[in-house]
Amino acid sequence: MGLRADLIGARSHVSPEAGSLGADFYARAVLDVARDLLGCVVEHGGCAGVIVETEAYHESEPACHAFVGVTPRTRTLFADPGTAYVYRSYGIHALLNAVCEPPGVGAAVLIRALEPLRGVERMRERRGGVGDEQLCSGPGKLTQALGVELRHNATSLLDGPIAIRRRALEIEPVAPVAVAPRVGITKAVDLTWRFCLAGNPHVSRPRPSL
DNA sequence: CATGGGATTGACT
DNA sequence: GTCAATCCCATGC
Repeated sequence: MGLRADLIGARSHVSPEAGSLGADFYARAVLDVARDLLGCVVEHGGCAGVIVETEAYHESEPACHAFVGVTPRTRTLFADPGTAYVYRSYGIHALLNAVCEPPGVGAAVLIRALEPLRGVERMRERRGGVGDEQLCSGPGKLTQALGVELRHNATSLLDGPIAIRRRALEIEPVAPVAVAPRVGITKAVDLTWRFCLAGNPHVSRPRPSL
């Protein structure tokens, strides 16, 4: 069976996800969580996609919002593991992160791209008729496609409106993981804390070389 | 209270 | 390749 190329729509009736990820999953080192979130499914309001790109951020490095400590903006980053950190970027886009590491440690995984899985028609409506490979190929695009907004900041990914689930074992992705520097930052640019499913067409630009 | 800078995107040269 | 849009908030006076 074609498990790789024809995910869109074809598996809508297969119930492809196992249970929601627990707090213990997110409480680990943020780099491990970023890597392990690849292949998991993000769902909101009937729309869902497979995570194909992530980045890790940690309070110990200056590209992370939590580097400055606890402020009204960064408070969520220090909350319980498995909390959604949603913030506005460049005045326009809402970016979705999963808070990681033990409570009190400011760290999160930025969800940067999805392979659309369910609710694709609704995503197309929200995204204004772009091609299916552009529906969720960026952190601002995927929140627009899923209808994730700033009001979801600080909600739980364990039992809240946004869910992240593991997929069933038989359809776990087998693609190798590409590791690269993070996108769009000006500090700590040398850290290779970006993770992508290599060769997946829904990864954002710039595509990491294999 | 004023200012400046983004974990981006899409339109345009 | 360049660039503007547009909002939240950190910082400094």
